[in-house]
Amino acid sequence: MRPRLHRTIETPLRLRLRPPAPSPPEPHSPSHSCTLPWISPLHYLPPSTPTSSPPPPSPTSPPPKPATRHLTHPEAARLISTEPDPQRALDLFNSLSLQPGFSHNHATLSALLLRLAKSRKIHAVDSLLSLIRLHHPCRLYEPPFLSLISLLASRFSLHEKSLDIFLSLPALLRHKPSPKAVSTCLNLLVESGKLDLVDKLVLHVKGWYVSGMNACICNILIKHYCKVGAIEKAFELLEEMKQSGSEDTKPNLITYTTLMGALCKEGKVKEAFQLFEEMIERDRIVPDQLTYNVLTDGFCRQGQMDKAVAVLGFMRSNGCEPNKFNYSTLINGFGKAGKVDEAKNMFDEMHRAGLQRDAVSYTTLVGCLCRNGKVDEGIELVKEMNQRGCNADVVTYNLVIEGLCKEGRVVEALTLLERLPDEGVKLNAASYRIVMNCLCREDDMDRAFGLLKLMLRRGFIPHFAASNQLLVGLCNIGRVTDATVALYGLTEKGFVPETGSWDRLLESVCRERKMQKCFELLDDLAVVE
DNA sequence: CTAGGGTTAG
Repeated sequence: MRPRLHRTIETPLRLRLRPPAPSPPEPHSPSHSCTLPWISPLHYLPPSTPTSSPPPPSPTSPPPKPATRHLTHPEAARLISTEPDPQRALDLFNSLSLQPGFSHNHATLSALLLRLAKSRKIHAVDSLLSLIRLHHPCRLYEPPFLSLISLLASRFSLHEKSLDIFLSLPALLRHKPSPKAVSTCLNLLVESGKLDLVDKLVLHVKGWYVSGMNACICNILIKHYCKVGAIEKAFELLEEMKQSGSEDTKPNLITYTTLMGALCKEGKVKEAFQLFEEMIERDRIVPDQLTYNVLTDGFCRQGQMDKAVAVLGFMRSNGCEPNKFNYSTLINGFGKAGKVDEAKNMFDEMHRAGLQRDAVSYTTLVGCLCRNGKVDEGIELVKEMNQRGCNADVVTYNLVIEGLCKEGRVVEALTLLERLPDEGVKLNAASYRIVMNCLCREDDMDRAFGLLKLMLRRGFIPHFAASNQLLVGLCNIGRVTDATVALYGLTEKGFVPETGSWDRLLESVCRERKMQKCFELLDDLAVVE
């Protein structure tokens, strides 16, 4: 009855299987030695998990039948890819093999691969690929594999197994992957910060493209080096690109913009500007709005607002009209510098320049107002943007909520949290955490506990530190029952308290002579550790 | 979802 602490266990993805299908059919045509053999679902069964009582396959029960006996390959492929259940897609694939004279080709194989990948049945995909390698002489094409890699990537991140699949491509395609395929894969790894896997891929890529990679691949690598703080390596690669004879390895605008951005983030605007000039004078590359924006942002970060504004004039005189990004960057810069009036001016100038002010530019100004003690003005602006059809979203409201908290208007912030979801605004964990952190900072445990209940009801949990603070804070004011309620609510969502919070909690419970409760807690502690 | 920019939280 009482809640228990437990850890979530990652269950491995695997194809869930129906009881075994009838045993492989008698080879109807032994001469078709090169067709893919019947894929028994058993291939995917982990060794130790046979279903306890599989209905004995009656010899008369046929495998699932396709709608017609003589499906063409495109029809079959369409059926496989539109089948909602991956297991049924596999069954269908298998039963197709039984059609007299039918052998799978690249279309049906690709369809099944993609169908399995869509359900993240990565091990099934892997097994199928091994089978293809072993038995299937037909040639496969790259585009399905590209989709495959993207499908296996969950939320833009790629794990090692998917990379291995990618690396096995040359064997299946009988040629090296296209630069586009490499870029897709590399970028997924770089974006998700899988450093070791990036290295692994790069090693292979160097073997594939001995003569040099194209600019796109290099640019992704440069981005990677910049991200991990190895700017020197990024510049080494720039040098290599400059020296390469091939036209499509030459550094381009993206190469320079990436490097300039990295320099600016390190506070080296001056060097970024030198690089900018070098790009124009040496390589005759014409900057665009984005390149200018990187520079503008660089100056803003250094608080050099005069120079940031100057960039705007400079680009205009070079025939490059500023866009909403350029203005938003400046508004943001003024906001960070505490120059509210200048930010407002920029916002108006943007309008005069004939540019639509979108939700982001509004939000930037809202943030500027809220961070500089003008929450009420910020709230007015939110009303205005909503009226103009640029609906304020979580980001906007989080800024308002943050502003309210900073001014000690937590109650209003709480009201927004309570009300906004009903008005169609999808709040996120940050929305609640901003307020929770504020309440913990102010040691307002009563409201913090109330907020916790709201959060848990809506499926959010506070930041780790705040959770611990809340538990200890409740103990400190003698609300031991609430503390245990909070603890159980939090642990149910996977939270494991700091040992310090445990100590404090146990101490309080013991002091209140609730020995039974105390034992229960100790029991849970034992489960965790 | 082949490469570069502006808003929030931790």
